[in-house]
This record gives sequence, structure tokens and C-alpha cells, in this order.
Amino acid sequence: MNLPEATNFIEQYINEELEQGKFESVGNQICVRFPPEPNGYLHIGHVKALCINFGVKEKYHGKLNLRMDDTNPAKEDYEYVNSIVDAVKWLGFEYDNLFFASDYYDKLYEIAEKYITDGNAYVCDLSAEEITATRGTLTQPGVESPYRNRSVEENLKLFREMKAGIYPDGAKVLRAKIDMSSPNLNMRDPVLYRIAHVPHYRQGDKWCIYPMYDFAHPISDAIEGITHSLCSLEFENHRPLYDWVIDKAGFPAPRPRQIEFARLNITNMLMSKRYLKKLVDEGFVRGWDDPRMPTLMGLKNRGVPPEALKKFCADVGVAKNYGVVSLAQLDECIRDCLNTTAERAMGVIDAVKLTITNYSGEEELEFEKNPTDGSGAMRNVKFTGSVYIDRDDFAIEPPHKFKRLYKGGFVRLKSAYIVRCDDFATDEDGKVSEIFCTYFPETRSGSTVKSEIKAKGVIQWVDAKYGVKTEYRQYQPLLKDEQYPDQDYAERLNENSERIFFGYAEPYIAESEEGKPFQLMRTGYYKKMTSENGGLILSEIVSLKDNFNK
RNA sequence: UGGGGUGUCGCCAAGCGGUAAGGCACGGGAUUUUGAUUCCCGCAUUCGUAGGUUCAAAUCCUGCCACCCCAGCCA
Repeated sequence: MNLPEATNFIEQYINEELEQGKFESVGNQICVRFPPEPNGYLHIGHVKALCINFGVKEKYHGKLNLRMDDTNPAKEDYEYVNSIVDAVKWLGFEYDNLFFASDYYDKLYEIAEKYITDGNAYVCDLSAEEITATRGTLTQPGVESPYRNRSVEENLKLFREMKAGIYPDGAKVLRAKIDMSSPNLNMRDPVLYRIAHVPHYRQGDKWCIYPMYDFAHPISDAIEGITHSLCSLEFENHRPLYDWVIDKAGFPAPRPRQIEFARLNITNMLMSKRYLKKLVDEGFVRGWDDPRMPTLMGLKNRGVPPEALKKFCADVGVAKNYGVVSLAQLDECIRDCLNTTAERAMGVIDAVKLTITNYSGEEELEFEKNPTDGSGAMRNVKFTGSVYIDRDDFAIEPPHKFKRLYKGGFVRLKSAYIVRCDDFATDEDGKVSEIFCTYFPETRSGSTVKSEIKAKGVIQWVDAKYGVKTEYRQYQPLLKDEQYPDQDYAERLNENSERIFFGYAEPYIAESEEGKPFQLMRTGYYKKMTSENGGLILSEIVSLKDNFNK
């Protein structure tokens, strides 16, 4: 696993601290964490954070904790924690511990009481609206809460009563006592604990007060001995609070250092959790793991190898600039990875019969399983002179530079023979119904006999007798469009995002290992296969019907 | 408008005072039984901008400009 190239600035910080001896007391062991909230499935945007954190772990022979940041019981569930664990494992990352912020609730509560005792926190009776109203604005300082100077005893009593459940939701909160006139709004007496009479998926009814992110996260890091808390740019404004919270809690040095980096954005890629959830909840897709989804499980089902995602992150790098990487870069990583790993097979989607008029009998031809993996593994394909080809590979009126078949033209049937089209038949709609060709025996694949016959193009085919009737499902990944976001987005996205085709495939496909990605050979369809032209691994074989001819 | 960030090729991104890496995209050529792959070759005299310091600046200083983040009892 490679650390993304441009992790330099993070490495620089760590190296400097190491040189200064900041971590000598902890044996110079670097410890990081990946802290998702289990309120949704991991998507491609999370891979970057995963790569950075696991990259640091590996580089410094450190440790990494996977920690569920589950401090908001209203949104979280085991379904999500399981999906997150599965996704991390699918990517091939090995974490050292699986922790839950909710396991620290007791400790967190204890520290909250210490804050009160030390005069660093107070119970505030203001309503949410009142707190907002007294927070001030970007340019004006806030107003101190009238409850700000309650005695330690009263605060303790009130906080314990909050915990005991005698107050309804929203009646009171615990606030940090910092500075209502700080230019950083996060420091204007932020809320530390709120009342929520909501059962927690792991803690049940044990609690009715829950810690806020700004309190729970730094403390969790400190408890676990995290040395570097890597997060995205929007938390830069929280760093002073992060430091304050840990310092006031009284943890021994070294204090974990929060370092921020820019999150991953990809052009045309839908990554808003709100819409992804809408697509799932309203049934526009079959689930979080639908191949059209940008979730890791969706990508997996689409045939994207985890290595491609890691390469992508390494190529893209890490910096603090807000940037949007083009989808083409992701596509390239997927193509690159698949090129050397995916086995090839022939299949046609919109089939047209091609009959070789001067061929009789049948034979077995050799076909390389993957011409680029270096294995040289071969498979056999039966050929009877009567085949199906893709409609797109034949043109009645060939466009300029058309390399495939047309009347009077030559083309090679991949791994078989060069054929010449002599004629074709059409149905009443004018659609080509059958193509008649002559084949040239001396052009047999692998033949050492020199032939005058040349073909510019090569097309794939499926034998009419031995081919297998196939139902293909083709997916268009869900991409943002120019009107995004609007209310009809989900509906619009769904249109044409999934199509069923009936075609033919060589029997080899049916024998393939389950879950192994296949690059369906698509001669001439696309110059390059991309997510946007629908050419990149978007086909899946839904069902195979044996021996349709019999 | 206060504070925190960021500005280097169409898109990412190195660079940290010594004279602009790399990837993607793009263009040209060679090989090719996937119009794929592979393979060459090309692609910023210029680093948001205006000044200043220096023998020397994308790198240091100053002033502007642009964009992003922050006023959840979300994370």
C-alpha cells in the first residue's frame, strides 16, 4: 500500500515532531485513527482518508484504530458499522483495533464533571434558539449566558439531574466556559452535552445525555493515545477547541495533533449522503450496494478492484487545496488495473447473424484468457462458421475510417479467420437481419502461412451453435448532471441508469469464477471506455440460458 | 464585514532561495488478431496580482484580488 504521493506535508509535521522528541514518552509510536460515524455506507470519498491514515500507519510502523464515532443515537445503527467494517476489509486494510466512541461514555461523563469542578463548564438553561441568538455573528461578539456563573455545586447537581433523566430534551445543555467574544465561533461556549431521550444502538437506554462531537472526538483520541488526528479541512476552525478540550481534561503529553487535508471531490460524481440515502430510501436503486452507487460496495459490485481505488488516491495525492479531480482519472486507474487482471471473454449484446457461406464443419480455436497478464493462459472456443456479431460492428454505409465490416470489406473474427462480406439481408424495417461472408482458410489465427488477405479491424463474435443466450444488465453509474441538485434529481438519475439486454456469450463466461471482473470485449464501441460513455465495466450478466439453439 | 484556510499547465499535484517533477486529459508517431494495451515524442520562459529584498524568488517581505470554511443541542 502506497502512501499517497503528496502526503508530504503530513509527513513533514510528523518528522519534525519525531525529531523534536515529542513522542519519546510513547516510544515514538505513531497512532492514527479512522473515525466514521456509522450513519451511512462508506463511499469513494472515504477511501482517501483511509489511504492517508493507513499510509501513515504503514510508513511509521504505527497503529490505526477504526473507531465508530457514534455519539448521535438518532442516526446510527449496526447495519452501518457492519458495512463500514466490510468495506475497510474489502479494501484490504488491516486496522489494529475496532473501537466505539460510545464505549467511552462513562469516561466522557467523568471528564465532564471534572470540567464543572474546574470551572470549565456549566449547565445552561437557554433554549437552542436562545443560544443561537446570543452567539453573536461573524463580526459581533456573543452575549454571555445568564447561567454562565452558576456555582460548581449547582452545576454538578443540575448535570447529574440531566443524566438522571429528569429534564426533557432541549431543556438544558452542558456548555464549555471559554470566550463568548472569540472571533472563532466554535469557542463561544460550545455545547458539550445535550439531552436526548433516544435509545442508543449499543448502549440502549443507559443514557439520555449524549456528548457532542467537539467534546467526544478529542477525548476519544486522547484516550486511545492517538498521536495524529487527520481530518478534513472543515475542521480547521475546530482545532483550537480540540486542543482546549484535551488540555482541560488533563491528559498527559503528548497531546494528539489534528492535521487537516482537503477531502476528495470527483467531477460528476454524486457523493452527497443526502441524495444517496434518498435513492435508497425511495427505491430508485436496490440498495446501498447497487452497482450504480458510488459506495464502496456499489463499486465492488460494479467490478471495480480495490487496488484501482488505492492507486487513484495515490495518484491524486493529498494537499490542502480545494480541488475536484476529473472522473477520467478514476476511470484510468480502473482501466489500468483491470487491464492486467481481468480475463477477457466475447459476448454480443445486439446480435446479428453472420453466416460464412463457404465453411462447413466445426473446429476448436484458441483464445488467450488475458493478453496482458503475462500468463499466456488459453481457453478453447468452438467455431462452426455461423456466428453472431454485434450490430454496431457492421455498417450498411460505412463512415469514414470505419475499420469493421461492410459489404465488400474485410474484417477478422477475433481468434478465427478473416472474412469478406459479400451480401446482407434486411427485414421489413430495413434492419440488417443476416450477413453473408466468405472466409479465407489461410488466415486462420496463428497460421504461419502468408496471406495476401488483410483486415483493418477485428471484431468479436459468439458461435451460433455453442453460444449461450445471455441476459445482460447494463448500468449507467449515477452521475451528477447540470441541474444538480434539484428536487427531481433522484427520478432523473434513475432513468436509463439500468437496462436489460439479451445477447449471446461464449460458454466460457458461464464457467467463470464468481465475482471475478470481466472486461467484455467491445470492439470498436469506444475509443476508450469511461464511466461517462457507459463503456467502463457497466455490464453484468444477469442470467445465462444454455443451448438456446437446442 | 471578524476569524480560519487556499491560490503552480484544461484537472489533480511536487517544489521550502539557485533558475518549473509526476499523473490525468490532450496532440503527433510506431507496433498491435480488443479502434484497447504497449511504445516513443510534444504539451507552464512561468507559478492569483502589484511592488520590494537578493547576484539569484514559485519559494522571503508588503499591499491588493479571488475562492473555500465557521453563527447545529450534526459529525
